[in-house]
Amino acid sequence: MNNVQKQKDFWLMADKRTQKRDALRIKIIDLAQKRIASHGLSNLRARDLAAEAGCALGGLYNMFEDIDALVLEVNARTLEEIDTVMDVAVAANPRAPQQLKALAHTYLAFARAHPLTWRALFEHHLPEGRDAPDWYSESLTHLMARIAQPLALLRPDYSAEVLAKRARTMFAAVHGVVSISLDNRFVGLVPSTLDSELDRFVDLLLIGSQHQ
Amino acid sequence: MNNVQKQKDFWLMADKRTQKRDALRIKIIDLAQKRIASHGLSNLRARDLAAEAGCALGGLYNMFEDIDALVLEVNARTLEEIDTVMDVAVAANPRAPQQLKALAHTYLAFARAHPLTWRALFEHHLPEGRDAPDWYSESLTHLMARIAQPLALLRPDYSAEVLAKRARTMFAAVHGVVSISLDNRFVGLVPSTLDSELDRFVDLLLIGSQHQ
DNA sequence: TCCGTTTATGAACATCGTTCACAACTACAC
DNA sequence: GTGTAGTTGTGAACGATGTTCATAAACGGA
Repeated sequence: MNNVQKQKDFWLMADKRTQKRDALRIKIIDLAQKRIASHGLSNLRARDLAAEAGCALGGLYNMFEDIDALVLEVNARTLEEIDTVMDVAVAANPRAPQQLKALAHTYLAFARAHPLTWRALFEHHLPEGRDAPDWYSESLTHLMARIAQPLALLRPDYSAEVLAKRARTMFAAVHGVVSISLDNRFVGLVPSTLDSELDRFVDLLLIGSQHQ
Repeated sequence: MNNVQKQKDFWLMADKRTQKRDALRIKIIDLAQKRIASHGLSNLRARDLAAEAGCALGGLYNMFEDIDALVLEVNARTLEEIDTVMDVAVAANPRAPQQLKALAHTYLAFARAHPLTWRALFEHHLPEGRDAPDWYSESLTHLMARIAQPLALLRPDYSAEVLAKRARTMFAAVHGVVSISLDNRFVGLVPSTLDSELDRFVDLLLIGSQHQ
């Protein structure tokens, strides 16, 4: 076999090894995603996944450093999904204030539609001293930029740095409202009509933003 | 021993049994509190506590239904501590807007001073289907009432029900801002000057509240 | 076909929370 | 005091879990 042929095989067939490897890797992420969606992060078990994926227990650890790394993959998908629906929300609304309101409501809708998947985003913590990989942090940054964009239209006087801070604060506030409202601890503590309360809250933020 | 003497012993010495029992119970809660404060909720171990408390492993389960019940005790103490510093914050400021700002800053200060203890409040989740005891929920309600009080002065038009909702929303928003700012995930994502950002944010809420 | 390398396997290990049969202890009656 | 019934303390054992590693199987290239 000459060198040209070797090169071709490398790109086309990829290796039977890496092919199988990638297929199993994706299968496991799929299964983990489903498991988290249906039973929550705390019910994710290495043995369940291995059994469902049809591989040995140790096989998981050939694909992923540990369970945390697998969860990061699932959470990355979730962030991407949120980004997708947010993209739609922004596109459907021409004016900045409506875009921000739509973003908040979209966020609430996502959290309501996929509560366990959404909760996994914030329940999961890497062990002390271990940082999330760069591609994960960039995913978060990208989400913040989604909020910064309409906010920039509303407040063209903000510098890029201030804009980033304000976007993060706005996200944090909306996240807090959604988070506590959906938290079992607080359910029933107060009669809740979350949609209108969130709507009113974002209005309040917008009014405040413009008067400040 | 006559009946009068019996009665006296009952009230004064209480029982050698219950005395020891209560002492151990408090000792364990103390230890758990320290452990959470220094190493975080995820590093709380039944065996560590038993060893430190000088009792057998099984002894823990004579005092507490399970580890969750113990964590609830610690979290209840934390809520009380937060309530105490909030009480001070309110007392130190005569006017409602300043009271609300002080509450927010006090909350941030507490979270900063006792990050692991504070995080345990929200990291901990009871297993599915199990509700927190009433005394715990009442503790949360009491905390919300602390916020509702100055808010009521600011918005006397709110009914009790609306007031409760708005107080919870305001707490949720401030909690979200503090929470995400202190979250390792978001640290470094954006240059953060949390104090001034929080200050500005509460101003924004106040402005919005008055214009709405 | 053969061999070096990579990957898959699952038994074994360390750590957890939790249980439970048993021993020690306490309160009370006599 | 002494005995007895009831309560509490004990720690070995159990089952579940994440992770590792020696070994076997599979694969790619010559």
